[in-house]
Amino acid sequence: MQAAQYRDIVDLWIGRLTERSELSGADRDVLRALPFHVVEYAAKREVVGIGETTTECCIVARGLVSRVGTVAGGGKQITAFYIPGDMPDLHSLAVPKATTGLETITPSTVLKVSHAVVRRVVERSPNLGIAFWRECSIDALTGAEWILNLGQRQALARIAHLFCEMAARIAGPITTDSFSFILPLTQLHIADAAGTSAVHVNRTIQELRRLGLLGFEQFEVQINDWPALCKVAEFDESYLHLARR
Amino acid sequence: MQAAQYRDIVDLWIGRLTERSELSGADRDVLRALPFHVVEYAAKREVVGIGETTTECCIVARGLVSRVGTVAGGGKQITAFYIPGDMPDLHSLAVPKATTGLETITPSTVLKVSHAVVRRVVERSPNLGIAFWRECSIDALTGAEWILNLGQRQALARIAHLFCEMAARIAGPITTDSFSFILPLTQLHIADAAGTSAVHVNRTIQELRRLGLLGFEQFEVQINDWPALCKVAEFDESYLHLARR
DNA sequence: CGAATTCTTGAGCGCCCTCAAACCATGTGG
DNA sequence: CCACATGGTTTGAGGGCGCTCAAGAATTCG
Repeated sequence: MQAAQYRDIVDLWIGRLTERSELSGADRDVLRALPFHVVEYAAKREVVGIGETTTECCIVARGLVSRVGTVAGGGKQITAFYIPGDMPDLHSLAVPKATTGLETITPSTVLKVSHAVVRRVVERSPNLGIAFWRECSIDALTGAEWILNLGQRQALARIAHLFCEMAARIAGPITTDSFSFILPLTQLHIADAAGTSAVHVNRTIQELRRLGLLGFEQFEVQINDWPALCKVAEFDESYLHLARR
Repeated sequence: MQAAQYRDIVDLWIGRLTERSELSGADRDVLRALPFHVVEYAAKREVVGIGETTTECCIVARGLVSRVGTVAGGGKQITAFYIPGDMPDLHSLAVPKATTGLETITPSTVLKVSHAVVRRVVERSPNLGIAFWRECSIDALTGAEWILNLGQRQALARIAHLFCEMAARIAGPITTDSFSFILPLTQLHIADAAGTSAVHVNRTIQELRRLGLLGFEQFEVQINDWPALCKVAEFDESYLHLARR
């Protein structure tokens, strides 16, 4: 299935790949012709459960998706966020058995492409193979930065860093000191990502506001002083490999 | 260069790949014929620095190597350990600009294979391409488990989890409740990996000993009660995808 | 409009940090 | 072979960051 209404999201996805990888016209045509099917999810739904063996890769078309792990006692850890154009489980092609879960945060639309199809694409175009591998690797490098964030920074810098990452990914190349963007996370989501309690997230965000760095209300992040925020967070976007030329 | 003295380590490496990926005889021959050069490092040496652009992939032949990140103020975070047979920066093929560093812990030998060569291999054998991609993905999934470990578990379980991971990777399939293995880490290394202070690592290891779970002296880990240790650590090795058949 | 989340604030406490010093093992050079 | 330096381990003491528990306010959703 290849509904015309999803052409835009496929183009968004291809555009995202193109930012990081040199794709030929033929490569792009192959991607545009890729068969997929569409699944709509409500908020807080499981897209891939831990332990599942998958046969398809996901492309986020709309909404916000998180990678999650759980711990005895009900603790939950978010290990990554995925926005439209991202492929959250591209690695499942090589490792079909999921050891991390995938959950929607907001109502989301996901395009699913079968592993068999992607595998065939990779066999025919090594260049696309490397492009996919690159996306996977950047996901892993982002994970390494999260480890650093959790292991070395305390709450203020840690949560600031989270906001910085999402700002850089969602709001694109940042050229002004103040700007705003929509981030549909609750403070509980931020707590699950930062490895802190929701209560402390609340107090920390108040502290960030008091410092004149940012505000966060109604799912809107208002960055007031980007350079100062980056300094507090020790944020350096190079690990995201956004590579806008 | 392809010194005969390194045939064993190349075979170890190929064996490791074979545990997780189905390789044909031809695939194995290609890998065995791969040109590489050898670099010897003393302990605590930088193998790849943050910000460097690399042209080669590493294979650990001997020793123990860590992936590291640093933070303003001198803090260091270890985000992964690599043992002989591992490829710590396979991802550098797709993302040559390093955003994480690579450092030896003990004196180590590293085989280096040029990106160009690996790329040619991948272009000729999509199956090997997927095998490499798989190794990369498992590295990323291990990273996700580390995020969970740092975000959700407190020191006792966190450090126990670290020991469990290294036990499963170094000591192979575990069939008895008690066993021992060599792990050439100082308590400071463990602190840098666990995101805690070295002082607290010391007290935590004492607590693990008091609980009868393990001992750690002269770089030898003595596991006394593997099932109980796994329970405390909430360790489930499936994320390592060791897949011994 | 009622129910369910989410946000906010307060209070008390505990895990883990920092600082500091002693102890121990290893290796090096005189 | 000892003196010394170096790096790692251990212990103590005090303090702070962030936790848990709890309850009320605000907001969203069915």
